[in-house]
Amino acid sequence: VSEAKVGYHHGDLRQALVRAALEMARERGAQGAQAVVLREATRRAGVTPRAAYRHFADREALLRAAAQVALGEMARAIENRQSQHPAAAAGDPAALLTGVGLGYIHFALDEPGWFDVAFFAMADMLNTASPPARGPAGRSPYEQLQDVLQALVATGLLAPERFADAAVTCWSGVHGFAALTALGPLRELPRELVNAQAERLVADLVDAVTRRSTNYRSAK
Amino acid sequence: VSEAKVGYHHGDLRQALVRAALEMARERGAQGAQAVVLREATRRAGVTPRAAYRHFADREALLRAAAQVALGEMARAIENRQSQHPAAAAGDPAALLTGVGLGYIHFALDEPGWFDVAFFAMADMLNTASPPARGPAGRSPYEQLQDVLQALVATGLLAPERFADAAVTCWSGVHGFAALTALGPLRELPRELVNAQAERLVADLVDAVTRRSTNYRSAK
DNA sequence: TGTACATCAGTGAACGCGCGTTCACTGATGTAC
DNA sequence: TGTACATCAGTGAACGCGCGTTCACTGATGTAC
Repeated sequence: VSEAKVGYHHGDLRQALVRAALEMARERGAQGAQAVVLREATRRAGVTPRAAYRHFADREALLRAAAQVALGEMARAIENRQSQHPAAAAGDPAALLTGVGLGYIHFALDEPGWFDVAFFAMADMLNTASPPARGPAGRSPYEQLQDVLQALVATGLLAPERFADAAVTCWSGVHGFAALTALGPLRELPRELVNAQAERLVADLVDAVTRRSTNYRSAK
Repeated sequence: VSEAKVGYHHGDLRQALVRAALEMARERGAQGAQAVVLREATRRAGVTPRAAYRHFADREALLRAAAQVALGEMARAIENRQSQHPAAAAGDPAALLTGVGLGYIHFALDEPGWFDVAFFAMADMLNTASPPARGPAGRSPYEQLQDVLQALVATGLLAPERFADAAVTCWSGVHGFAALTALGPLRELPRELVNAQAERLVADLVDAVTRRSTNYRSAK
């Protein structure tokens, strides 16, 4: 029960519905995207179910709108983490990559429902020339990853031909860890343990990406 | 519509329901565990909805039973892949680890619905002293991973104190890749490309686990 | 070998639920003259 | 400045659906004597 409309006209019902959807996803984190229920969103907005169809073609359209907002929040979380780490803030590419990974993971741990919902927007994030969901700095999470990998290439820590593989390895690693610990079989593990393992996992990934590349460069 | 009962008594309704649940998950792979519908399982078994409650407390109990079978199938897929690779069959630990990773990933790609369902049994697989879902060789997927990591320790390729980290890194990596490509935003990628990237990802993981350890051993 | 009877595995019908979606509509808003 | 009217955003009631789950029951099975 977030907000009720004032008069007959709501003002910005569309945004109110998206906000209600995110509320539901957050509250019922373990349920993930299933928690987003169109009728309940209208209830929370203080409006008739039918009213939602003035702004969204169907339930899926509402879910996708919420997913884009959630993905933008993830981008913001990544930026925050990067700016909090001195070396990353100073522009060190390895530290920036660590920030992307830990930002991704901790967003999932802090907001498992949003993480699951954001998953729906990741497909759009990829192929389009202009992904719709970005953070304050105007970059989507995938662009943030690409940016830091690009920086690693520029500083010679990553071989250019390893760029695509590095992106897959990093994304897979942090996504898998996030899925296992935030929503999956490891979700009951004590948070401290998970935090420590997250640090080591990301360190492993950074090492794998940079060191392998060094070998490549010295061997060829 | 798999099998109809013969007479009044079914014979083995419990197993028939589990089989029907797995059928549904397989057919509607993208829907994952949601595809498992109790009423429909009874319909497929040629039986009244009420009959299911003679064998399962509720829908979740049916789902969990199906999940254990699916997890056992994953263990079998991993064994198959290991036995097909000469070096792995010969007992080479690194090749065995590659087999675990690629077996995990390809099970997800081949049977996305079962993969999603099996996820529910992974929690049981972990903590219990005797996980209920195993493959023909009597090992659960997680035990298979532990076995090969143990072999790596035995041959000196993995430092003992890195055992737990290695397990997390490997599981996260393959699980994330599987989730992204089998059910997630990368699910539309051409299968050939995915296969090639899977090979490289798993190679990266094996390297990360073994090489890091070598450094540890030589540096300390 | 035959019958009585307890046990077990299913029947058949119904329940309440909440969902997504559609109907023809009405109240509020703002623009044209 | 005031009124007519088109436009837009919502109403209110209803639909069909399929779900999980529960009721008191009945048909088949197998064991005891």
